[in-house]
Amino acid sequence: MSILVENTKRVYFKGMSNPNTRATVNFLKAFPLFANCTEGFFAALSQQCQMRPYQKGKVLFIQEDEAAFFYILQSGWVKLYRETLDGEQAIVDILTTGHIFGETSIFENGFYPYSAEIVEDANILVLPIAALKKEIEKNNAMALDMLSSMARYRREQEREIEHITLQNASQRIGCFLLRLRCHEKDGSLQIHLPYDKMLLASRLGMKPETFSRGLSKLKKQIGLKVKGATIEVPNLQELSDYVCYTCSSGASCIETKNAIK
Amino acid sequence: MSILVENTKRVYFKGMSNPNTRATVNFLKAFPLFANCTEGFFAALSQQCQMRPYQKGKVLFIQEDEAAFFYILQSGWVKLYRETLDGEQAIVDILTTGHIFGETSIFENGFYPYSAEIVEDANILVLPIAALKKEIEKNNAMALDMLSSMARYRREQEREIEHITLQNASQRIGCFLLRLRCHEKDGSLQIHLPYDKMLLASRLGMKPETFSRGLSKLKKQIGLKVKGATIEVPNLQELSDYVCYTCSSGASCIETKNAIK
DNA sequence: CGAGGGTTTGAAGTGCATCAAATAGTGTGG
DNA sequence: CCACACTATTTGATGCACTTCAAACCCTCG
Repeated sequence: MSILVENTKRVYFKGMSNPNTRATVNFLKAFPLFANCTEGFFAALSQQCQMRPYQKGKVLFIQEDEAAFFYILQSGWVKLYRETLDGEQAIVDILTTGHIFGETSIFENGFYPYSAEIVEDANILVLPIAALKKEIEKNNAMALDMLSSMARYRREQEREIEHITLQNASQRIGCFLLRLRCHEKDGSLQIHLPYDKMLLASRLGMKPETFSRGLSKLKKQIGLKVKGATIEVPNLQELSDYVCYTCSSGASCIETKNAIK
Repeated sequence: MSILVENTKRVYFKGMSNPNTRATVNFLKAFPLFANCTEGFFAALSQQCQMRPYQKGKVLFIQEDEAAFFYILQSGWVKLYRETLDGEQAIVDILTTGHIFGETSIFENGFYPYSAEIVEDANILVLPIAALKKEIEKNNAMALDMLSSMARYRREQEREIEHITLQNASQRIGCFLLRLRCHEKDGSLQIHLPYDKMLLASRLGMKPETFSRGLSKLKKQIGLKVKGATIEVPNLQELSDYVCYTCSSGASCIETKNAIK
């Protein structure tokens, strides 16, 4: 099953720093997850870690593969998915800068619980999972940080479930826009859609046609403007009112910026 | 906000053992979560823990209450929910024997992230959350067990999301039945529904009418028989075929028995 | 320019929700 | 034990939201 998975030799690319540096360690330390890691951990990581560019379409690993690495997205977009018996893809998540993935295979007997595919050219830090496992087993502070990270993820999933069951298509789109929060200036908002609309639709659990119609509804309802991949929200509060009244978090989605895990 | 929350004094009820006993400790040790806890932890717990009976309708705590206790369900049913701005209830989960809840408030700044209501008369072990917090901070093995528990919960949520988006009403009902797995004998299955059908419907994110129609559809499709709260599945494999082909877990829901957390 | 994908729009179909009414089931007081 | 009230469940009719299928449009890139 691992034929599709890349042979991940240690290679450094021009213009990229050797990860075995203070800079890389500092990059890692910026993540709450690694805030309390030992120097030994960083030393062990740097023996094997590498920053790699990947092209759209590349499959990083597939479900049930043995997990040797976990990944930190530096740029680009990655799709996590599972395949159903009737051949459909079930999108687990779509990730971008700052997201970590593959690390949970530690708790899945060492196998990846989903497949991962690059959907927008990406730079990814590839790290040995064994070092991570060792660290959480030895460093209690790190284990606690990982617990916090898991709890946050769990909350997000709960919200996800609530959104699917309580919000309609255009509300889900609006909620997604609110949580992106790019280029805000006073009450209005400009957003450059991060990936193509088909992916966005599947991320939100709807068909491209429904996504398109949902957007046009938002145009009428709250004066949202769409120019290609750029979206302008004239009044943030108005959008929030439209989106959040069916939601138990109230408008708290706005405050909870898509945080780096 | 805490006016609805019970004043939980230490009281023992007739017929119930004082929890400060080897029996209670053994009861706790049967949970994977407590398998590696220190004797000090159990000692601290027994200073404050109590087994209490609760009646249907009782609200244990509400969302945003400060969390002093976590709970282990010994019998009965509990509903976890959140309230939306427009007054609807969003059901987070419905739990029974062996489930633990309230413990995640450790990672929510000490507040309950949902409300809890008894939906079927219950006996519940009430435990001080401070002791738990102290233990995961001091006992790394315990923290690892909690990580496993969180990871398992996360998996279940992922599956939940998938089911909501990919399965139709009768498939979701069938899947729920498969995961209950009561009284199995060869290929057929007898199930006594654990709580009333309105609750079941809300647990599965559908209206009672839809639930009813979903059941009748299963009667036609796979010869399922309903007598009051008892359900008979003549052929387990047939149900699994009907239910699982749209699901990325394949038929693995069947194997993954609703485990004690 | 023209091929091919992504996106939008229209028309029809499906599934679940809603509303309404009938029926079954449960508990109460007489 | 029965009659009544009340609630849960079922069934029917209708409406709405999303999907599906199909065609048009648009954009990019060779």
